Amino acid sequence: MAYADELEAQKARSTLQLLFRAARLLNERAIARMQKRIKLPVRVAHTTLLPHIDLQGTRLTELARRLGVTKQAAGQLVDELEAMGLLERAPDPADARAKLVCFSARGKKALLEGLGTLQDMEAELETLLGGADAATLHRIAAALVRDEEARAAAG
Amino acid sequence: MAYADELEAQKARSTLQLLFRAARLLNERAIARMQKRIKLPVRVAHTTLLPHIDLQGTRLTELARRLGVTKQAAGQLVDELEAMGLLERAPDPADARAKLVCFSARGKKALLEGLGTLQDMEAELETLLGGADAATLHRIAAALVRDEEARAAAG
DNA sequence: CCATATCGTCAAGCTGGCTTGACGATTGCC
DNA sequence: GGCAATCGTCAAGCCAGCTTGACGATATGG
Repeated sequence: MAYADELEAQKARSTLQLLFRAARLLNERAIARMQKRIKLPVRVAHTTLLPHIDLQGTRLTELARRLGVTKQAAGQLVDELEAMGLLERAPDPADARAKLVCFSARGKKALLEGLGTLQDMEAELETLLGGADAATLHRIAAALVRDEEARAAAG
Repeated sequence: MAYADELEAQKARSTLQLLFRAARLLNERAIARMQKRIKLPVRVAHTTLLPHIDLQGTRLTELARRLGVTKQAAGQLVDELEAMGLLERAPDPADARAKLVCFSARGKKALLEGLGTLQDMEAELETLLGGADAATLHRIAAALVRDEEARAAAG
């Protein structure tokens, strides 16, 4: 059974699989903690959307473009977050067709809380890994994101 | 606008967000490359299932337990992979009620191809990061997975 | 001033990935 | 031998997260 040995050997040593698994587990825990802290049914899709909203407000179409989905899909996410009171739609002074999606006061507060949760987890991360490894991880993750985005841009 | 500064500052420095983003981008690229290479519509759910299948075969109920889903859900994934010719159901000699889910010859080949893709990407990773960082990343990812699994086990 | 493009929304529908419920076949225990 | 428990399957349905299509309102360039 030549397959078996090779398979087992490869399973064990994949950095990528470990990385994927680690990220997934951490992400799930982060979401769970944020929900507990801000007491709102925030889902993964929402946390994907939020970082793309500029503090001065962002148009729905632009959000959709950044997320790589249709404007209807983005609109649905915004609807939900608006219903929770975290986002607001304001008329765009530069274009009466458009609206600016921006954070409500409560939304900003919740965002800070959420980021606080992330900070807590990062503090734990540093405790677990040690300062040197934590710094290295930050540097590596940034490098990977840069590389992937460069590939995406290059097509 | 006290919020704005704090928000911007925190956005930039989150290791976790970078890690999540890097993992997601890498994962998407890995899936795309595998599909291209083995020319089958393998999805994320499938790649989650496959590592849990022992080479000598695994019962459906056991697979479901390992995945943390119902046996029906696991059965559906197995159905799809069986339809692609990657898996087979064999009667379990130890229990006439049960069947052993195992890889077909083609499935083993495809699995090796898929793992080969991962290996290619890891080689690129090493080129990008350098040997020292790549090794550190592997070590860190393994530590994170261990930690998360320990937390999950502890409840 | 009109044609055309863009902004956001309404409506309907699809797909993946699950679930609950029920069932026949087979097992192992008393 | 009888009976509860377990194995896998069939059926139906739910929900998130999208999509396509159509539409009124507004903007813009010729």
